[in-house]
Amino acid sequence: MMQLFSLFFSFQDMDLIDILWKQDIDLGACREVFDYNHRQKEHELQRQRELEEEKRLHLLREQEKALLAQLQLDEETGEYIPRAQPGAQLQLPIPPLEVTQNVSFTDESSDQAMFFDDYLELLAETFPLRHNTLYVSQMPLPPDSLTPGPLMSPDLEQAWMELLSLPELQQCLNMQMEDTLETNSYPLPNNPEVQNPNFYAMANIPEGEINSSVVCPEFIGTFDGSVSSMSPPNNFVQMDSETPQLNSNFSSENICDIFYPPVSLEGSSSQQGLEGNQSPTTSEISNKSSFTHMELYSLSPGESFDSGNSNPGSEMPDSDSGLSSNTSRNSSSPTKSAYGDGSFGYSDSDMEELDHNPGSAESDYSEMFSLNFQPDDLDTPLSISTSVGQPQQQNKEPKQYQMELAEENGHSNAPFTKDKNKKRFYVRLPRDEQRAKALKIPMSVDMIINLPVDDFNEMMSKHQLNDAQLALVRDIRRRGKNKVAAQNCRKRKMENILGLEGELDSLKDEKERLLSEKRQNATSLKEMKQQLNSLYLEVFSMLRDEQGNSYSPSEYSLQQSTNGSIFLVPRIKKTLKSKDNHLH
DNA sequence: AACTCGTGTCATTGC
DNA sequence: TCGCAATGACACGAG
Repeated sequence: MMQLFSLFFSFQDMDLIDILWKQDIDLGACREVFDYNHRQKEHELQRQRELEEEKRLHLLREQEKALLAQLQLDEETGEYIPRAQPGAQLQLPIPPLEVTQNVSFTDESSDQAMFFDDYLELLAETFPLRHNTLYVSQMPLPPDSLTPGPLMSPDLEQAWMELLSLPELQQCLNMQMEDTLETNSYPLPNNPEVQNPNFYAMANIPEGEINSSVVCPEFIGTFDGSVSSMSPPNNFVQMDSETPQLNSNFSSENICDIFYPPVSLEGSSSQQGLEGNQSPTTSEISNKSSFTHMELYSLSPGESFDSGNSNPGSEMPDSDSGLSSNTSRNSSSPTKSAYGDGSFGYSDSDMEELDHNPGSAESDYSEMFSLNFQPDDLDTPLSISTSVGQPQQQNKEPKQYQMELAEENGHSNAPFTKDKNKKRFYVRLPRDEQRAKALKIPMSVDMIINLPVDDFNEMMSKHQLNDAQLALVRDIRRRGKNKVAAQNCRKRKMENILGLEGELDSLKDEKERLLSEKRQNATSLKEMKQQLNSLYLEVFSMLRDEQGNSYSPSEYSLQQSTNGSIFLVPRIKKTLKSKDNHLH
């Protein structure tokens, strides 16, 4: 892993050196290799390459369509599988090689084709060169599956720049740089800024100032040695033989040509001892005719990085590994790809800045790390936790996250997904997990959050963490618990709302029932009053005085005494009497 | 473009 | 005093 890290930073160094030299040119500094004519020629070559690339891209799209026509959608899995045509295989220009774990990108299966964008991204993440016209056309891949294009969109690049400019990240980068300087055999330029922790921040140069095709031949030669030493020559032969037309488009001075072929071939040559201790690489995956989601775990490029550093035997599947299913996303656009390995340090406070601007950086950043941090799960945290005998609880990711993962899995294999839906195929690592990995917190976020206080303190006492790590761990624990609390709170709130709504409905029903009863009672009362009135009049009509005359109901009324006897009371008297009572 | 919804996060409060 | 849960408020992305 460290070798690859070194390689990574070396490439980044080259890129940055290139940028700095261009800046020097802008400032009038003279360098033989960067004289104006040379740059002009390079620029013309660049344009010519771009035109050729456009043509080739068009051809490749046509080939992709043809390839899709040969694919059959599995309605159950959402995967595109080759149509079962006896004796008929996908018509790929590259004859299928023997399927071994170390043959790279040669299988004609549709899965490989549909995952090629992933490979592009993985490779781009491995070597995040800031080239607007960064193509990987020399990869020994079936041209059908090639989907060349810019590997880094401007906004992603901006996010990358922001990330690189973070102080703690730079600190971490500085550490990595030191490792790189110590371990790399090729000479680095005597540019003090290269070793400046803030050097990467200086890389935040507008893209327009970056001429992707201008690479100092001196360093090409310099790096060529180291690069070629990392990639067996036979791979180049293979590359040339398989994609001659592509090589014709890219001259050796293109830094992409230098970097990507070794990268792509690295996996294929892993069996030959180069980075020999790497575990499954992209090439290994590429040779599997189909992927399960668990297998997709190994698609992460960084795993091949980390595996070189971590004990292969300590690799344990964790939930994060399942996240690698996002590598199964298939987009025809390789944007959002050219991010480097995510194992960078950054402080929580630094990330807060990103937090407040998630639209510009954080989301992309998350996606950026969605791939790259996978391997780190197998790297530092696991290896350390294993060393201290901590139980592997990586598989106990937050349920929500697993649910998201499960949701994603159902669609993760659909190839050639439109960019609009691309994000659905990114299973983002939780941000705190990214942060923990970036600061190499030697414990899982799940443990940090969910362990009881005593266990948590015990765990913390077992690890020597610096201030930044301690602060991050505390923040992770606080945020994680608060996140769960917020979820519970909202759940309760929803339950309360639902309960109140149910209560409201029942109360409305009760109200309706009571109103109905009231109307019924009123009707009954009115009916009884009518009956009483008719009875009253009937009684009155039967009453006679001494002369046999009937009493008028308007002049007399019937009243019942307490003992049950009935009296006929004159109404006038009554009113007079009531008046008298009122006067007295 | 405005709006709604879901979610993460922070600040605050109370236990 | 510290840890934690609960919750309001805010910001943001997605639809």
